Amino acid sequence: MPPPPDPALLRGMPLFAGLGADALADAVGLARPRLHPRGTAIFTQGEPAAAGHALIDGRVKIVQTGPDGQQVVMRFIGPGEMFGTLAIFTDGLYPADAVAVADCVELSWPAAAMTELMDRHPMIARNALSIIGGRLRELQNRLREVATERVERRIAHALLRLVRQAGRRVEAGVEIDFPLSRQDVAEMTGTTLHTVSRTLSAWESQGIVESGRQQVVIRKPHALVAIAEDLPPVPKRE
Amino acid sequence: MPPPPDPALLRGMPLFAGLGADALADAVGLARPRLHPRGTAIFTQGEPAAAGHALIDGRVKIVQTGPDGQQVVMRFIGPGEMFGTLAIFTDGLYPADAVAVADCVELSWPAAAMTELMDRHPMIARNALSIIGGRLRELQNRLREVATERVERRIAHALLRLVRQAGRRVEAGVEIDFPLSRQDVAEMTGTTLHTVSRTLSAWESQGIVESGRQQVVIRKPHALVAIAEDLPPVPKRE
DNA sequence: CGTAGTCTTGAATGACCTCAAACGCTGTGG
DNA sequence: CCACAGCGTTTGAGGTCATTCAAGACTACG
Repeated sequence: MPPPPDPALLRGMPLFAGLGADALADAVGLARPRLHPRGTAIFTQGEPAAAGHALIDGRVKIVQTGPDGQQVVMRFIGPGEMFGTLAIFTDGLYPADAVAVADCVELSWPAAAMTELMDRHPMIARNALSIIGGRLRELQNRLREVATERVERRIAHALLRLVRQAGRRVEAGVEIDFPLSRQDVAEMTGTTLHTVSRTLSAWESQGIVESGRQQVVIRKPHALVAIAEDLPPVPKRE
Repeated sequence: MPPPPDPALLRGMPLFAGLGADALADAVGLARPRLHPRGTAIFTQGEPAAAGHALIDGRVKIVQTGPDGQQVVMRFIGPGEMFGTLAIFTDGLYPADAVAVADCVELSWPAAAMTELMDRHPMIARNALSIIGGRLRELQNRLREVATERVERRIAHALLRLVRQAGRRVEAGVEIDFPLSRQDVAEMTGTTLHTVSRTLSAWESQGIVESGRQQVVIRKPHALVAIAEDLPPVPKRE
């Protein structure tokens, strides 16, 4: 029996924003903490959604697999974010895999507890709606990108999104703060790892990024933005 | 001042499912009915989201426009469906255009009324969560399709989705029950109207569809499914 | 030190886009 | 009633971006 989690963990989570101390205690009381070593699955596509989840520490990759085995990375989850919660309110099956790409600590709430919480504290439902709304919007943007933009721009957009979500300042620029392979980027942008590799190589030779094995550092974010927005590269005067 | 709408209009709307008569009356009392002739905009991308909407009759196209003017059709809304409601809970700006593709009757609720309703009747919030969850899932599927499948399969999937949502049985097969141009299909699938036209022509010569000006009839839905699922076409014995 | 996973790079093919032109409905106004 | 304009559609030809196929190099780890 793990020790009861600290209510302070929920502070700062968008899902529980604006709640009083009593409500937070209520929520934390129903939560179950769990550890997931890097590389393990937290839940699997098609499995019944027994619980909603929130990440305390680590990084989780949400991956959908198509009928023919094609994989698409739906998003990466960072500390403080909820995931796998929506399935409770739809058909009750997880629509994707959740894989720990770093050692993870998570809280989970059994489905019944989650719906109860939302009934007792409507603010939680509203927060959930807002979070999901944001994700829906992001997904719409990605759909538009994949549907209308060239590969290079899509990769630029994907990296910028990751920088915003998981960027960490280092001497050389901004580093994406978890292991990220070319394959991952390819599955985020609807292309192949070959094309991603070529693109990153080209950028590397232009000094825009530095990248190695499962690791990417952006040296010139503005240049990446220029590519993403399809601006002329390095517009000198005139 | 239009006459107060009939509470019966809300019956059968997923957003108000499971509510008592009093709650329905409450909701209907705050709603404002409106008419939108075919071709007019109901709201516009970037405009403040003053209200949430529900369609009574007609058909609405939700279109997102990118920075360079590229358009993507996010979805079609049919009678009974809500739309443009999520913006209230996120940044307060509509993320896309809503255009009446047929003469429309809609109800709308001012933003404040919508949040009030959800607080008074948590069931509405839960319903909204479920609806949005379904849309998020659909969007994930489309993203996967656009990212991994060839154009022909994507078009097949798009048509099948439209059939499910707006199919009407006719002598020749199943008709998509509103004006739908090649351009629309192209913007749903991330391709060009030229490719859509070629594809439909090919299918027409195989007797799978019949299509004309802004109109599509599917004669052999199973053949379309076979294309969508990438099965061998018409697998005879063996 | 071998093995497996990640990454790089080259060459060839092809799916789809772009460019271009023409056709046929539909509705309008003379 | 007919002529015409506008829009949606069809179809061809050429070009290209990105995939596919293929081979090899690098790195981490047991």
